[in-house]
Amino acid sequence: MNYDVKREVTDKYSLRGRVFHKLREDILSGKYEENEELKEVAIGEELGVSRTPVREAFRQLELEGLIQIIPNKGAYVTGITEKDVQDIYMIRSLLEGLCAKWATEHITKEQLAEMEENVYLAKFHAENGHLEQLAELDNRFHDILYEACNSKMLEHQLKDFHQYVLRVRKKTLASASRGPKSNQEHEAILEAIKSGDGELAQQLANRHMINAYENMVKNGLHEIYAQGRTK
Amino acid sequence: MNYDVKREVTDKYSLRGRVFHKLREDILSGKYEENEELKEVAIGEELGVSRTPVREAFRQLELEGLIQIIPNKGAYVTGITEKDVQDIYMIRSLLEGLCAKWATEHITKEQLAEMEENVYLAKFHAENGHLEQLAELDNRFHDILYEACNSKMLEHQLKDFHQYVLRVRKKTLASASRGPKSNQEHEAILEAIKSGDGELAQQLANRHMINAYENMVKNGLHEIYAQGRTK
DNA sequence: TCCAGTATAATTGTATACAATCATACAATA
DNA sequence: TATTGTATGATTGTATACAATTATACTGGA
Repeated sequence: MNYDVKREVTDKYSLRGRVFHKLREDILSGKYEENEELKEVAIGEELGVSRTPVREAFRQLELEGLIQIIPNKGAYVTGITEKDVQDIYMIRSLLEGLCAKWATEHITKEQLAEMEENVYLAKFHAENGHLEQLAELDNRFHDILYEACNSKMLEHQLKDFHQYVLRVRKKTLASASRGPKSNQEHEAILEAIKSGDGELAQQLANRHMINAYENMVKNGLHEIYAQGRTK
Repeated sequence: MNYDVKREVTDKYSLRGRVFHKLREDILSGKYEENEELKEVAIGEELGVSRTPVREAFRQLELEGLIQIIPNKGAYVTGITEKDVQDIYMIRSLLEGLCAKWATEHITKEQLAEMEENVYLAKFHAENGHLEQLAELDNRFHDILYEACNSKMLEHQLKDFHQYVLRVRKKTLASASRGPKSNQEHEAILEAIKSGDGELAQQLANRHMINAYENMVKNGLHEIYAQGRTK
């Protein structure tokens, strides 16, 4: 029996869960700036709850890496440095490769079908410059891949990393012209999986991540961070 | 300024910190069995604290993967399946490789010195069958490697995984005769790092993990889990 | 005997009160 | 002026009371 599903639902209806999800969204969306201090009472009042669920949500956010708690002092929004982003992409590159290889062996018909639809639809949005939808499909493509690898461990790791760089990625993908190129790479990975060539899928997924990172750098990752640091 | 150090210290003197460390130790040492339910009041009374710090410690342990919390129900010691262990070792294999490669570029003189001492001392304990000390040195060797890679992200990931399989590893390393072999592999990795050959270090560390896993399987990982499942 | 329903107990979820710690402002001293 | 000490306020840490939920035992009926 899988409690995760129930958990996810219940979380949204428990106060701690609501606080957790709200804060997470706010942090990822950039509502709170880096190193900003989150005060328990302030957050509590804003969401209409007491400090207890807020504190517990803080502990969760801390281990998710979104905030850092300093004892007797406060909770601060975690800053991701330029090097952190680079490291994450290098790590993700390896893990996405492994994920693609495993997915080749374990992907279901339904997952394959959704991937094909994903790539097909993305082609349309790419041609018409619908960046928003493109980003959405890109996220979904990788999520399918994570689920298809048949490893809770790897899936969990990759989802964590994926979320971790969401803040950065959100800013760059929309401003970049990488959409079409990225989708072509997705298609190639899909083809490799369909043909049952795990090694190729691994290499392609590997390269896909590195390309994504290099594109990000080219499009001004540095500037974003320089900007963030000035304040 | 690095707050981590202060944090670590303060944690031990705050109630939540004490609870957290104690529970973690107890879970890893096997005091609590898999799927055992941890009750807030019971833990609290045992440690002489109220439920509040216990609950917060629970949230931390949950995201560390040591327990699973089901809303309105309880906290349960996480079970690691045989496949989980296998997946973790495959993932670790890749990451330890990357870590060794990066360490080649960033390791300090002090870290190198400690590694040399580690390997030298381990040789002595291996010859005399001191399995306890050998396990300790093995842990330390990898910790140095993690620190030497100069990536907080990778270090954090590897330490998490390392701890995750500690429960399993503790049971197998002591009963296995892998100690000497493992130390030889450490020495080879160290030599590669010293000679500045990052690629080689990566391959060796990679292989080192796979060997560790294969040895574990050979020495009855299956039996341990079969045993664990019967109850 | 078996099952459904209900009452009771046990457990987790949340709010609040109080204690401990930390930050700040200000005054006293050199 | 600079610095140290102290008082005050703000913030986090913990304990406890109460609410909500879940598990268990028991009863009544078929």
